[in-house]
Amino acid sequence: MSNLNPRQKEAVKYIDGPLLVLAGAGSGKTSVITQKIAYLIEECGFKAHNIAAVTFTNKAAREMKQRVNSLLKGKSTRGLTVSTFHNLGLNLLRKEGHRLGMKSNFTLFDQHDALTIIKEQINQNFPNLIEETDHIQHLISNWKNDLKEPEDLVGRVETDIEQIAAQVYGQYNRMLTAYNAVDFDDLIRLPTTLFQNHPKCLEKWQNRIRYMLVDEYQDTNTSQYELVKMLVGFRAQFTVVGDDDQSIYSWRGARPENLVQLQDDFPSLKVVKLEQNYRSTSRILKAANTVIDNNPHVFTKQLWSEMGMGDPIRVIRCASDEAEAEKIATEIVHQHLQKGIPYKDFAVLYRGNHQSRIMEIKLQANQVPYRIAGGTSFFGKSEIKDVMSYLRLVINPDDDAAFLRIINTPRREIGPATLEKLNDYAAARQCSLFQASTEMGLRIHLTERAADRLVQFTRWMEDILVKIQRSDQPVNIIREMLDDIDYEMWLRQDSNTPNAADKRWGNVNVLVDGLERMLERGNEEDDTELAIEDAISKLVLRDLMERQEEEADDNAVQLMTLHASKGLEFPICYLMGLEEELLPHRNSIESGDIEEERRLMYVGITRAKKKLTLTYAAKRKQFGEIVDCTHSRFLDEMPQEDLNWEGKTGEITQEENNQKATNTLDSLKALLNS
DNA sequence: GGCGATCTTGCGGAA
DNA sequence: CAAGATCGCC
Repeated sequence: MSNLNPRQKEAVKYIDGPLLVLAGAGSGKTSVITQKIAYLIEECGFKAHNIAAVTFTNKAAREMKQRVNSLLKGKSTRGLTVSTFHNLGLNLLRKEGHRLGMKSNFTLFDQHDALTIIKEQINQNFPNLIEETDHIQHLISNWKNDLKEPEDLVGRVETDIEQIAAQVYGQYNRMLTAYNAVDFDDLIRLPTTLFQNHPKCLEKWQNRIRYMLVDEYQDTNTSQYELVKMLVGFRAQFTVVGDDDQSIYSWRGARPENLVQLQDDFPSLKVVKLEQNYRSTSRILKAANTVIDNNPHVFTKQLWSEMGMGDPIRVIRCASDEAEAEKIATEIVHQHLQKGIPYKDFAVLYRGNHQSRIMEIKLQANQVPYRIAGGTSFFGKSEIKDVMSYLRLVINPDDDAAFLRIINTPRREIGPATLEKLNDYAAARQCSLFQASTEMGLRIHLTERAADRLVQFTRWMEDILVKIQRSDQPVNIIREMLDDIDYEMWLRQDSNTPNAADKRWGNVNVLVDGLERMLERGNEEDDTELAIEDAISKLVLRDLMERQEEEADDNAVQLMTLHASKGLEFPICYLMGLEEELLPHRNSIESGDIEEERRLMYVGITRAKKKLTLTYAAKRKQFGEIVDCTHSRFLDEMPQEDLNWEGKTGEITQEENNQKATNTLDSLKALLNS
């Protein structure tokens, strides 16, 4: 603990009651949490299995686990729980879900699956509102996060659309139950319901978890806070760490007010502030402080550091989005070649996932290794979605979303007309599509050909199911299954080039190999064998793939969204696309909610240790059209004496001339096309 | 009734 | 620029 400052030590040593640590960016909060876990075990007589630390991302959980292990080298950390909220919820439901009448092999729907069944629901009952599907899904998610049940809402909501959404909500939950599935929000919501209805069960878990630590507390939503409150119980032995200036998840229900709420709920709450920053230069911190000063504050704090003044912050105007990516890529190459700075010291941060594409192209062109962290890119790939659906069907044949995705992939000549009839039949019989496919009564509604093809599929699938249960090498059966359907062949036919096909088949193998390794490793928390359904659920939670990335540990430039960058740090940081409508995002400008965007800017700035470069483009291609952009207001909010603007004076550069030429060409083409 | 080609629509962030 | 919707063809 010798490397901690007095405030940090205080936070580690205080175990007499509830503690809130207000930790500014880079103030060593992870050190505090990990040291505290070590302290609890070594000095306070806590058993590792009586401690639980909860974070929001798999990455944070993994890092925390690693650091605790190295602090306690030799000593056993067996049974120590370090996990994400969602993973914790998943484990709780697997173990205790039967008390809510859940089957233990339930599957986990991602938001796309959820959208599919909500859409179907709306299509049937409110076809004129099909445009509102996204909106309704969002409302339902928010209600779940607020622990509101459909019954609480009927007649108590304001607008017509909310009224309908409340109805859809009830039906949606019934459908999830029918499919033996839960969604992400349920992973938190259902454990709270469980504990409410089964106090004995709650008591058991309260006795198991004697001390609780929560990271990024400002990101908790109502259901997460409720779960924490239940688990800590009257003993209230816990530490939460948070920073209201880094609250960037209100759109998924996060309530930074939970920081204040804590004082009301636990009057004995002790508060410790960490304001010394160990990450960035003074200039970077000054910029961050100045920007965030434009937001109102409940808790005031002023970050400072002893890392020296550092270089001025550069602001670069680029002619276009392409020029911007090009500029960043070439700068990275030069710094790497001239100063020998390793690629992994660089990070490029952006507001939206779609911005990564252009950056990727430019990095590829310059042969710069890069890695896109987090994001949904891997799981968004169609081959991964397909295989995931096969996997889900294997553990739970009633998973209609998975069924629909792969019933005709690869081609089985089962099309929309057949599926519609199948769906009608299943709805009437109140059973899953898979179940319906096996029933004789279905045959009178279908042509013989179609019925046979469905039966052939279910027979085949049931065969796989049996084999999986019997085998002690389930992954081999999975490989056999993919072989049966000639999935590799299908990918080759479906891909444009052999090269792309290789890559896609490679992705599939990464997934399957990962699953295999995960099963071999078993459950790290309690050393029990990991069931295949757990492993597959954890795949949906992205846990496994990120682990895989971590193990690669290559020397690559880091690309990620600002959201994904929270909690990380990089010596040299580029923030790109600093334009009005992008950051702050258009939707936030329209809704007048600029403060969260400002916090996002704050998070971005405070990722940088030594050098910070901010770029924006004068013109940007959007929806295939080139639009003019103005630089972000947040750039004007920064301390101008610490900024170096490049290319702000609007002389037309060579690049812009080129851009103009292509513009004219584009409009000519457009004219010709019309 | 299913398939493949063509048109069209629409980018926020994540477990 | 990709996924989804639509359309004509087999």
